[in-house]
Amino acid sequence: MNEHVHTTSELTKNQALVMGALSQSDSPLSAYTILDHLRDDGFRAPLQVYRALDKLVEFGLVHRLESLNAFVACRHPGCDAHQAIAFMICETCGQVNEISDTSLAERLKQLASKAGFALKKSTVELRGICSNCQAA
Amino acid sequence: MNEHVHTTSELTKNQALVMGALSQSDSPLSAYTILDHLRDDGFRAPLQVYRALDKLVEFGLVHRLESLNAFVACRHPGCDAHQAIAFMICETCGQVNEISDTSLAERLKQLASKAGFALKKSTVELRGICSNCQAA
DNA sequence: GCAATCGTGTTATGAGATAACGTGACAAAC
DNA sequence: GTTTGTCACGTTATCTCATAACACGATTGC
Repeated sequence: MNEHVHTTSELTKNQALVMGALSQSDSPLSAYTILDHLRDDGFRAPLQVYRALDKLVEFGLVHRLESLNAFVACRHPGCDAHQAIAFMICETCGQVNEISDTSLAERLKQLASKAGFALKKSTVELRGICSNCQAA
Repeated sequence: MNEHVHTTSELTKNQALVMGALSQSDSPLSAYTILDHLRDDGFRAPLQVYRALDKLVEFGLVHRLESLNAFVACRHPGCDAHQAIAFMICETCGQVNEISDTSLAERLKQLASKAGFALKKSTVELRGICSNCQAA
């Protein structure tokens, strides 16, 4: 499997179905919600969803939101920079915004190295109200 | 209830018990693990733990780790600055380090305000291997 | 007294995630 | 061309995490 060339055509059937469900939604979905969406497509058990999700996350096509126990499709269509650093999650409308901020990433690396900590993965999730929902 | 003066003496019995269990542990505990620790003290149901945890988190005495679904006692004995910004979680030994970094906090605020996002709460959790475990 | 509030206890249930087992497809090795 | 390994898939059962719904008792303020 190549590094970065994960187009839809390379996905297995189940992975493509899960990816499709996530892509169509404009807010995060839980594994069980995805399962419900895919019952007509033959999905029967949570594990079918979780296995597909595991791969999609591994490919960088999907992100897991820890604070929601839910998943979103990566919003970088060009698919070049999958490394989303942070997420802004609106508690009103549920929409999620991906942020790729270099200085934030740098600061996290600094903090880790200062502590002699071998950083593997960072989770940054900001909760609040998006500008749209504040206006409304 | 005052702002910042949450000493052990102000806690209810259940809150104090849960706080004690967390304080004694040097790594995060799940609600159900806490429950098991407190069975001898009369705890019977998860809800007793969760209710105490809710309050302790509200008081700032306990932090919830989203990526672990677990809880840790705040490591600031003086209890003055409860606002832990970030956590470094060792995947080998399970220990958790609290970080209060001003520049990180500032950057998060900047990012939010730049997007017109009303920030309520930020979750920053770094996963990796702590210096101790790397040495071993 | 009486209402309001709050912590508490109990049972049942909902939601998230994985273990353990077996099957079939496919490609590399021999 | 059969054997071996790998990988996606399907199914059942089970485990962990979290909350809904209801009832009781103590405390406070009026």
